[in-house]
Amino acid sequence: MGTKTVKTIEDIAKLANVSKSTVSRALNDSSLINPETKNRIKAIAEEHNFCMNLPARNLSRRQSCTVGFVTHSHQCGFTVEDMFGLEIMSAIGSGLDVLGYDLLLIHMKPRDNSWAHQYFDSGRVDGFIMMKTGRGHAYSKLLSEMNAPFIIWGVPEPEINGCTVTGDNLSGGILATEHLIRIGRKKIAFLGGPEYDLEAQLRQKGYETAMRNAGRKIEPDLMVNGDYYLESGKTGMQQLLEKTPDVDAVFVCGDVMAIGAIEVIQKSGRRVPEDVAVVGYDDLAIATYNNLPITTVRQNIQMSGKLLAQNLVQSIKTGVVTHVTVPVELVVRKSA
Amino acid sequence: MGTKTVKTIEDIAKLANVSKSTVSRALNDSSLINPETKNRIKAIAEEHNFCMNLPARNLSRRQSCTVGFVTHSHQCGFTVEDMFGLEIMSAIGSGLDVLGYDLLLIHMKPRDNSWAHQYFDSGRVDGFIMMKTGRGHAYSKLLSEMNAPFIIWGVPEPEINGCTVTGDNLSGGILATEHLIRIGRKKIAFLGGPEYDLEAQLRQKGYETAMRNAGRKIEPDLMVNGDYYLESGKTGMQQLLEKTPDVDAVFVCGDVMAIGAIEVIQKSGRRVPEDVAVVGYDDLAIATYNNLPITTVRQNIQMSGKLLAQNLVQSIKTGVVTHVTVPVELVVRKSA
DNA sequence: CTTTAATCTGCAACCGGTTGCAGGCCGGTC
DNA sequence: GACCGGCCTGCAACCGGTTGCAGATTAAAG
Repeated sequence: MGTKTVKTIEDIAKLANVSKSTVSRALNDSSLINPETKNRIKAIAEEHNFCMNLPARNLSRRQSCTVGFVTHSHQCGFTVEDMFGLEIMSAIGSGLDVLGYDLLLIHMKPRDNSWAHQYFDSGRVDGFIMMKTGRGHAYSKLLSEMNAPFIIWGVPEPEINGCTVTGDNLSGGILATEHLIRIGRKKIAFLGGPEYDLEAQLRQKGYETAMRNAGRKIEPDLMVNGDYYLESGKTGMQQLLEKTPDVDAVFVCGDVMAIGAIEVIQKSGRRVPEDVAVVGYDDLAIATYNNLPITTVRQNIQMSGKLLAQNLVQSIKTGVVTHVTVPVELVVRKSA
Repeated sequence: MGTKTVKTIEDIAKLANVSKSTVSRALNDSSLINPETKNRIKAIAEEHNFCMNLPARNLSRRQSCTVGFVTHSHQCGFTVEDMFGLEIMSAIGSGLDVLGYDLLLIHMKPRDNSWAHQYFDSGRVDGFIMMKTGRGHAYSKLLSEMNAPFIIWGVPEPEINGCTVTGDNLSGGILATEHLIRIGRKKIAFLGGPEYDLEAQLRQKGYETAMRNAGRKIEPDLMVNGDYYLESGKTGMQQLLEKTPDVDAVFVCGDVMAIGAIEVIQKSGRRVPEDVAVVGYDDLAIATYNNLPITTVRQNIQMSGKLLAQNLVQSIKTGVVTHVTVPVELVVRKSA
């Protein structure tokens, strides 16, 4: 539509008095074409600011140059777990951009496994990116059965045979805990994630490592599990305060829970960070914009997105399966 | 790849002993095909859980069944303006899903206008969705020049000739202000957006309307402008407190600014909401998770996303240009 | 029993690119 | 002058669908 008259390589071919194939080769920088001819053709294309029809090209090449970002659409709208996903999605987008790939959003419904076929077998996408989820195993199995390249943000697990990229949870745990030790806290608690969660396990291991390195004892009473949601941050903190009233610091495995924890601490009449210091994890937007900006462990989202993009594309092209760990850093704000 | 042997309609055609075209028609529910044949073919397709190659279909039909969500990638990563965009994107995704359209992320670089051609002329997408931006005009002009259907989240402006969907900013302003009046506040201030911003203007008009309806005077000293960023929330509130120390309520045009405002209020020794009640706007995640959950005006993101999807697709198919206003609601939390 | 129409199916062209292969043109060599 | 090889270019098939049109079949009408 519009006023454009030069829409296909055939149009260009006519203008240049060559064949369609020559134009195709010229625009693809094939070495078969005489440099002069090539430049002439390119100039014509440029002049009419020609844009090749990518779907057609992709059909020919039997690829889509598109990857699907799988979102587990919660019926109830958003959870903050998604917030991290959303932030990383943007980073993936720019990462793919430079590789010539596009990012397609895939909305999968709760108990619907058809999305994989829908998008892969139909040639819509060449591979998938997903956030680690409880269902990770199932999906990963599904995808590898159909030979679909995919990459997961999360800790690699033996059952999952696709690429992974994950933050350095162990170092993150250490950084957070060491910070609390450094600022002179004596009773440092740990508010973790679900038991089965590998990331949380590593963060916990980091906590324990830092404690041991500092010659501290690891007391079970100083450790509780949460589930990353606000409520569990509150109840978890409640328990910690009851078991150990003189706790003076807590490393919380997620920013949202940290917010819950801070609320409970303040309600109990204690001040943050004076009485109890709090370190979160993830550096979500809410950590910055919180009333009391939260000291937290930042996952390098830009780099992670880029790596997710690069490694997935690599895997699509070569079949190589990679696992990467991305460094994290501590961001000191007001809460500790 | 994989074990699948039935990949194309031609394969199905062989199995069913019919021609390729018959299969195509059958799977598309063409009325030309004998119901019996149709069912037989569908059964075969089902049995081999066949997935049609969509790029090929789309090439044939000269459409992509994909729309691009244009994100203005800030060099510096994320702004909270994006947060709203991200939340709505997900809603758009599900809205498009039921219409059989896909959502593609488009990352446009700061001063690069080629994205429009890149994606539209190349047949990658059939239309665009964008958040209102300062550059709205330029982009909108670009898009209409190339006859590309698009829809914008934002207040319709004469220069922009594409579809729009926007929250009911006027009612939002009224709701927020009436709430503050209802809870008995005497000196209600308004912390607005940038002057040129139409949404902010309407919210302000809502504020003024509610004030007048309640028989209140509109005092310039009670009104300042912000720019939606945290810092401007702080400085704006600072000014208000200086000009009118006995201000006891403020309607802030954005949640992020509201957080800044709350901080300044508390720092000044006043309590929220006892001394100064605060109502925000947008109901971002940070409003819920804020240490002091914010009373705010919620844009119906789910509905908005759906409408953006529906109206854009309608516009792609028929060329109709629509403008929609989506109702908003007041969410009362702790800050007012 | 023919004519006509309605119903169904297949052929082949087409969407806009890519690519294997054949062939034209050129200069160099024997 | 004939032969050979390298460098370009074009033909035509192909990717996997859609669709206009023609033709076959059958039923209904005359």
